[in-house]
Amino acid sequence: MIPFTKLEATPLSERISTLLKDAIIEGHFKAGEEIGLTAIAERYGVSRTPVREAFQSLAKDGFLTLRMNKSAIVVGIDEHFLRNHYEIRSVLEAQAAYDAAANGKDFSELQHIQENAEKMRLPMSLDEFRSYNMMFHKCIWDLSGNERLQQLLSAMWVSSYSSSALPEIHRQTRTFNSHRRLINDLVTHDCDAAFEHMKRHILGSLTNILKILDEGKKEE
Amino acid sequence: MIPFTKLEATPLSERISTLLKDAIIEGHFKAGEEIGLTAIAERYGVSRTPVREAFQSLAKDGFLTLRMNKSAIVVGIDEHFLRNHYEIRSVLEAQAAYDAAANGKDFSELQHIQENAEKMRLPMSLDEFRSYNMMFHKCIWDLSGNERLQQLLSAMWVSSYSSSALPEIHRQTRTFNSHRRLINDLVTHDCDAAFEHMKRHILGSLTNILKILDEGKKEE
DNA sequence: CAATTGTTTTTTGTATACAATAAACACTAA
DNA sequence: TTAGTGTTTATTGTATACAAAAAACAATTG
Repeated sequence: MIPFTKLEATPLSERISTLLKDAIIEGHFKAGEEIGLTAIAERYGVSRTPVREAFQSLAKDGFLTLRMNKSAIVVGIDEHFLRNHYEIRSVLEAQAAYDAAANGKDFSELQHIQENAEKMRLPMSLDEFRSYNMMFHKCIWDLSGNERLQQLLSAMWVSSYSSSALPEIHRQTRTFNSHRRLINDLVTHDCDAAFEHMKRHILGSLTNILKILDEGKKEE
Repeated sequence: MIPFTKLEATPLSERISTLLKDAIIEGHFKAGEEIGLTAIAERYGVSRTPVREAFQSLAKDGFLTLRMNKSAIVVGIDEHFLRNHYEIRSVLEAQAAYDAAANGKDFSELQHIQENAEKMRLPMSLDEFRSYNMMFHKCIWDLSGNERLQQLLSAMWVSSYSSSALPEIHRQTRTFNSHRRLINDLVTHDCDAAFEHMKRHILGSLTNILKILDEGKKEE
């Protein structure tokens, strides 16, 4: 008998949390908008308890601000927010790369991921690219050996950003180049180079996102 | 009429959270020990709801690991944990210092904090030193202009570590020197120096803590 | 009218109730 | 014995109930 993993094994609070997080990032809430516990609970047809937990989780991740005995406030995903977010992420990812270069021993999985991706015909679909990119970074987090760092970066990963940010071929090849260079830093145990290159890599994706954000604003 | 702030205005979940966090750090739980929702709720004489929220908060901060439908597991505050924790903190504090040097304009409050502390007769009491140290770092977080960074560092601040780590005079003066040098980096807008010095400063306190941890083990 | 006070309504914080999952135990069959 | 199975017990996930705080509104007074 195969011990199959039940599909329903995700707590409601988590599901609500991801739903709301995506909604906030997609801009379905206005910046500074007040959202009440009861309203969300009714919208999704669940009780207030899991919604409360989702709210607290989102607040810890910086997407909501909670007020005692009052409704929560949606944090606006504007340029200021994105700069702050990516500044933190860049330095944490950089540290992960540094550690991976310092402590890592077996980079075969990382190379495997990279080679598999490069074998594909460009441009990859958005989902394919997202999956590859996610695996690449996650692998480096693992190699860092710092579980807490992995946890933090995991929470900071926002799939929607990258999905909208990488439609074109030359962006994908640019990412490939960046990743190849990083792999080289790791296998040669060049910690400082890995740190710097990773930092640049992440901040580069920020500029992409800001560019897209700007273009979106001009269209309106 | 003065709008006085009520003393009782702290949610139960937060109070439980800080209590448990301190207990974990003080080592009142064994590493890997399982603690149940119900048990904690009964111990503190509250219902399970706020305890649940506290558990999730602690899990997000890396002090507990939650398991679906099972009791939580206490993360051991051992050398590995402390290294991971301080590595992350060092790079985040360093980034805050970098930003403060880059964006900061008015450093008078920071200098004020420092001067006030240096006027005191050494050694300061543990509480005094903790308070001064906290204010110093918090001020730099503010100057960074990155609210999210401030939030993260705030959650990573563990008062108990520093309280046990700084009993002697020469440690306090060493901290003073380190802080003075940082202030100098900030007012001269030397971002890279601020980054490096802050990183060293935090990692230095880690070595202190590890030393004390080691001494404690030998005594047993 | 403006400002204030008292009352009603809504929304949150916490406690309890109920359902579902997992652990513990007793029992049976090979 | 031991592996497996059904049952009981304990513990968690979620829903609901209740108390307290805030918001909204009405009435009163200057």
